[in-house]
Amino acid sequence: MQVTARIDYAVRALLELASSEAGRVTRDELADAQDIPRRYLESILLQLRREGLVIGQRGATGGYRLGRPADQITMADVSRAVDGPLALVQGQRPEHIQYDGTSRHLGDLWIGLRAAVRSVMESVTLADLLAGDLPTEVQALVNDPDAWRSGTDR
Amino acid sequence: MQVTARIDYAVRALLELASSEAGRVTRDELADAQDIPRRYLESILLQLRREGLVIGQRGATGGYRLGRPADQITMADVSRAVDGPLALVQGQRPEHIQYDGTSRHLGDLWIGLRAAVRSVMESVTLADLLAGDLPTEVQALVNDPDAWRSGTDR
DNA sequence: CTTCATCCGAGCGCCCAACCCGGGTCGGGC
DNA sequence: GCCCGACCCGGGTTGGGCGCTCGGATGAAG
Repeated sequence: MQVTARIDYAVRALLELASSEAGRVTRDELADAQDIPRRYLESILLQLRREGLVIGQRGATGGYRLGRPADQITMADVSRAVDGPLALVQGQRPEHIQYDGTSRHLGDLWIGLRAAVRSVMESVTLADLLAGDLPTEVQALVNDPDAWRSGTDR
Repeated sequence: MQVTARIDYAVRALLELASSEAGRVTRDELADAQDIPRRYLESILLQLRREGLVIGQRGATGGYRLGRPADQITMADVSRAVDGPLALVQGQRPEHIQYDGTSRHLGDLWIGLRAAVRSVMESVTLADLLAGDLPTEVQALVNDPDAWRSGTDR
């Protein structure tokens, strides 16, 4: 249950791109603005390009720009582009795992968990994050003071 | 965004324990019933014991039993016991990360995501899973046919 | 005092995350 | 047409964590 550095970096780079809607932005400008290792960021941008989330332009006046409007890029898109499918169990899709005996209903738990993750990741867009204006159902989660406590562990 | 084998194994072993409420169950019996590598399962049981989720008894008639009733052990308890805090970002708790500039509101996303994960993991208990009777809000997620599709990727 | 099962630290292989390099390739400007 | 700038891309390196194993110590029961 970890959010990788890769996703975090990808979202931040895309936010930077979305905010300078006009022209192209180079890899180094993105890296400097968000404090991301340059070469590593490049490998992320490459993946984003293959999924159509950004468009790269070579040459002297080159750089990157968004592949489509910021309000049509969800967090789920970004996550799947750089990290593969959401909420896998042992590297497999939860609906394909066979449980039996006493763990007969365990699959339902993982399906439900994935649905919960999706409900957040598929509803939030780059434009929402830029405006600081998340969908109401996500904002409700964030506003709950309980969401900010550090867990009941340790 | 991966559910590790370790959590999956831990839950399955605990379910097995919960179902044979009466006596103690040995590591090998658990391993055989759920098809989990024996020595590996042992290291998991050790962690569960340190968190009080199971009680180990040594000796000839030894084995494991639950540390408290099955309806008082949540999936969040299990996950935190074997995998540490839920939904970390880059190994840090989301509320401790400082974002600024265009990614000013990114922290809210991770907080919301963690809240969504918690809402499932803290509401489902071992007893629920055994009975196949999940909390209504989780069951609602599972019943949605959309929850079963394999993602819109690739 | 032997047997059985849990306890416990250590260690191994592998893959992936996080990076770095060296070059190829394309586009624009002069 | 040449060169510079920036993306494109395969590979390499390092470190850490996951999945899993081993050998032995400790304790309970017959």
